[in-house]
Amino acid sequence: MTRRILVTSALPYANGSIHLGHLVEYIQTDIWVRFQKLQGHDCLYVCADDTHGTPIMIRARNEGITPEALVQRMHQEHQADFQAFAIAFDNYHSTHSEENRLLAEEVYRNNRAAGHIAVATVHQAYCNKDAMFLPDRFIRGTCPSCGALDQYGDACEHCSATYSPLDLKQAACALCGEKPVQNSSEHLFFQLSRFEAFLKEWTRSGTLQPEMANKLEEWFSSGLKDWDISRDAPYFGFAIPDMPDKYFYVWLDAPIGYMASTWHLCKRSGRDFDAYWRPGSTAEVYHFIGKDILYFHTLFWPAMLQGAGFRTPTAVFAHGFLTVNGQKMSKSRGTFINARTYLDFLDPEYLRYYYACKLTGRVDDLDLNLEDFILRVNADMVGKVVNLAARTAGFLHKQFQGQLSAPYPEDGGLYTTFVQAGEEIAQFYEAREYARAIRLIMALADSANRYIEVRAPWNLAKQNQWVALQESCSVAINLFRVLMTYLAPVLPVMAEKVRHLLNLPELSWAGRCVPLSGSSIQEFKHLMARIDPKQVEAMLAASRPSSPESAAPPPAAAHPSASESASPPPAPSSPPITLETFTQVDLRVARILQAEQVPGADKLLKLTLDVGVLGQRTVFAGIRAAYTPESLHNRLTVVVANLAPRKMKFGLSEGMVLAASHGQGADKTALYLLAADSGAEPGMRIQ
RNA sequence: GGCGAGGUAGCUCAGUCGGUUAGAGCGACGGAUUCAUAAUCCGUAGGUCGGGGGUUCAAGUCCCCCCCUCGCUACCA
Repeated sequence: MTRRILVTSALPYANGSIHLGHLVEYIQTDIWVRFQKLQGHDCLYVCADDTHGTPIMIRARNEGITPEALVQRMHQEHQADFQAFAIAFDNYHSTHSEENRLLAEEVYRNNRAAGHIAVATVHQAYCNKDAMFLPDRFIRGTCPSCGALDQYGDACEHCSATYSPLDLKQAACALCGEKPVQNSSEHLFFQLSRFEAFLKEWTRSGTLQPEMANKLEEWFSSGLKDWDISRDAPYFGFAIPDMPDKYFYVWLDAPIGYMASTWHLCKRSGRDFDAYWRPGSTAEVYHFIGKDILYFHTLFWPAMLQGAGFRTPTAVFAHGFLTVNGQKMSKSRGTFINARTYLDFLDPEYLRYYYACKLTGRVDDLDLNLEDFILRVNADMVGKVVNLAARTAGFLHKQFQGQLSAPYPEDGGLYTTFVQAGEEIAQFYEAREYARAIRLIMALADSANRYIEVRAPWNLAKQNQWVALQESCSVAINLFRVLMTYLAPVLPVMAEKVRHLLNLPELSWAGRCVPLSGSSIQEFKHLMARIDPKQVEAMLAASRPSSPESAAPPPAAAHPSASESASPPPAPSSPPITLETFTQVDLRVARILQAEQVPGADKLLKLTLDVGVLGQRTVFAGIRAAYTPESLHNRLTVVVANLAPRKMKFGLSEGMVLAASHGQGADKTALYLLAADSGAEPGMRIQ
């Protein structure tokens, strides 16, 4: 039976870039969706950018652009990142859209008409100069209990005290520095407590994982609080109908973005929106989320839907957080890795595979252990799986023009075993137990390698046993095809290459049941390269902040729009720096062991450097116009040893040699490499 | 401080209702092999299952206490 399924991932906030933590969720969801589609189900995957709120408004202001422009730009960036990681949304929309505005208004109006919305007066910090109410995070001051400077308005990071922004000493608006005053305003509240009975019922009806149900018990027992859903102007968001200068709080319209994206897709594809979101819908609706936003998705969201007369989700699946090398992602350790940075150095399918290896249906945190990552991907993907095809496809191509045996040969029941294992693997995918599915698949890969070992096609070739050779290789290719079908949700790009290799119109779960026979395959080409540990090191280096202070986001400038309009004129000299700053640059003496032309590059020379205690380095230097390779051999020069390695078209550059010139745009041949006086030894520090 | 998750071989993890000598993969080491991206195959070593107490004929598995790690949270979604 074909199921109609709608799946969402949480909407990424338009204020920041996608990083490896986000990707746990998108990869988890994408694998699940691809699995459902592979099964032949009618499954849609929708998402959108979450675009509203004060942080967006402020950031846009700081950049001197409109929030709309900022949101537009981030939308492009996010989409490019997702696409690169093969996250295949059926629709990627925005909460700043007409669909979302209409739906948000409908949800609000229906709830108001049903009496679920209350009005109350709240007292809040207000900045006269900026003419706006200040969220707690936008007030800085001295902690009233321990005296720590420059703390947020709600809590002290130093002594962990919590307080009201009004208690903060020397409180200042984070935007302009003015002292905030207290102002009152009317706010709208969604009366969550009216939904207690409904929510208790809903959360116990199989919609949640057990761990999450426990958490909800805690919230129920402490009592459900009403939810402030309005914000005062200025605010980037949707105006509340009939309420001048009031806007919907970003978290009200964010989940409605799931519906808006569905609607947007339906309009485009002739589907029926109501079949997904209105009462009577028989579709399955699933939200994949991180455990941090459980409150919104299991209390507010179903209550709002219920109150507005929409259907509620079938289930909410929460996952844990990502740690890197066992610790929270950290900018200074270089483990706060943006999706884009990862892509500069590594194949996205490595990450998809590794996450799949570790994902379960529970809410556990997931650790990206980079050493394990390298070993595991290389051993499993390249050593076990790809190798199956690599070691047998050649025989088929050389001896049989790529043709597989017909009929499918006797294999001692191996193929049947592989097909049958698919049922258990499917159950694991369905239950989001990817780690178990992968373990099973790898066990199959092991048995396929053993089969090849026993049949030893290389011996069959030597002994001119052509029939047996073709048969054993045909079996291996068929087993490989089944494995790749099982891995297709995780490795869509490689699966596509394999589909091409095998001359298949498609890979499908059901299609694995019948082995290929008599058809021919294409010539084997590399399907996946091994990870070089240097790529990972380079990625970490590139993720480290270049200066210590850039780790913390700087407070906004007072009048950004005025000061950041044009780039400054070229300065005659750089501003002064401290000795400390200078010594951050690790300059070393290096001996040029080898210098060579780089095929395809017209400005570069590839240098192999001896940097003494730091070992050998490969550096690509743009000095070809001024030097011949021979003239450089054995010379001493100066290298920046701790420059983040750079992946180039021609290979990885692990540093930079220093040369004098008139600067950019000057005569390229007037370029002079720095040298160290004779007697200097490679590896010596320059200071 | 509160809540949650967790501490099992060097690494990543399995261990069902407590039941014979605690498992897998990777890594290490030894051997075989050479078709394959030094991949593969066979084998070996390696664990007082965080610590202590208790229940039991029997505990990694149940109970209590403690230690440690991670995450969240700190009256707020």
